Amino acid sequence: MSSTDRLRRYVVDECGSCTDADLSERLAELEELNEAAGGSALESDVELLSALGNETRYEIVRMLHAADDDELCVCELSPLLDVSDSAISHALSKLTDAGLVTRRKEGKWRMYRATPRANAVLVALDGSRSL
Amino acid sequence: MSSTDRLRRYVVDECGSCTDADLSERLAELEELNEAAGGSALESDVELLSALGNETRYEIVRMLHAADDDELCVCELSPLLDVSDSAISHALSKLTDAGLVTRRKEGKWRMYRATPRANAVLVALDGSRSL
DNA sequence: AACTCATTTGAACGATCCCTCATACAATGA
DNA sequence: TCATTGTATGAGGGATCGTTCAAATGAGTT
Repeated sequence: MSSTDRLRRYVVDECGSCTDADLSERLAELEELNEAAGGSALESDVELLSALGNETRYEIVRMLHAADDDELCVCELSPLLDVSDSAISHALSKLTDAGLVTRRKEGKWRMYRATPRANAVLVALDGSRSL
Repeated sequence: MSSTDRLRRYVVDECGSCTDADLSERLAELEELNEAAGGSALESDVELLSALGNETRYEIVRMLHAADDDELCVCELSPLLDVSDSAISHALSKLTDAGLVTRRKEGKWRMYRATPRANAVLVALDGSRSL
């Protein structure tokens, strides 16, 4: 059976009497929805979201965000996170790839800062919590 | 060695001459950042983000969002996603748990709709892409 | 009640994740 | 240059994920 058989039955259910034209129309509408979805930067958005969707990484970005445009170095993050420095470094690396933090060398210290995008997403999350 | 030894050296590096009081102060500031981080709904935010941080689930929410306050049933999502119905159902279940979609029974069909929070997050993501 | 259909649920399993440990690298200082 | 310090990188392993398949559920139909 075609993958649209069930959809046809649904369209019929919905509008009472329906033709193949109605089915095609609905399918076309759905394709549009799907393009609206994929049209954005699907891959990089998913990368960003999954980077944030981990407790260690989320806490790091939250701290950098709370530092309000100040940088922090690994040595400042470390005392408050109960994972190894290595884990923090891995986390920061993934966050950098996802465009959520930036990195700067300062002597032997590495300074990290939340990107504008990271800040925007966190602000939106906070604002949406009450919806 | 104490976990704050490195932080002490950093604080000294930063301000030239530093006392233990300066170290304690910095530690206290960092604790505050950390509380600002954990203070929000850390766990549920991470759940939301990791739910969205998967291509199948992200596409589903995008489609529901693009449907603009209209509901879609599984039979409408299915033709455009190349995973099994079972996978779609698992995905919808996780999205429901995360507070990103709501579910309604309509005869033998199940209708899904993006929550206000889901819509807000997607809008924010779109808006932040150019930052 | 038996049948069909839409969807859900649970088991199973390969793929991926996230951590730790060991090691490497880069910068500073002796 | 050798040692030390801060961080990064890679391997390894246990846990979790995401999918499919098989079977169950619940609603409508006959």
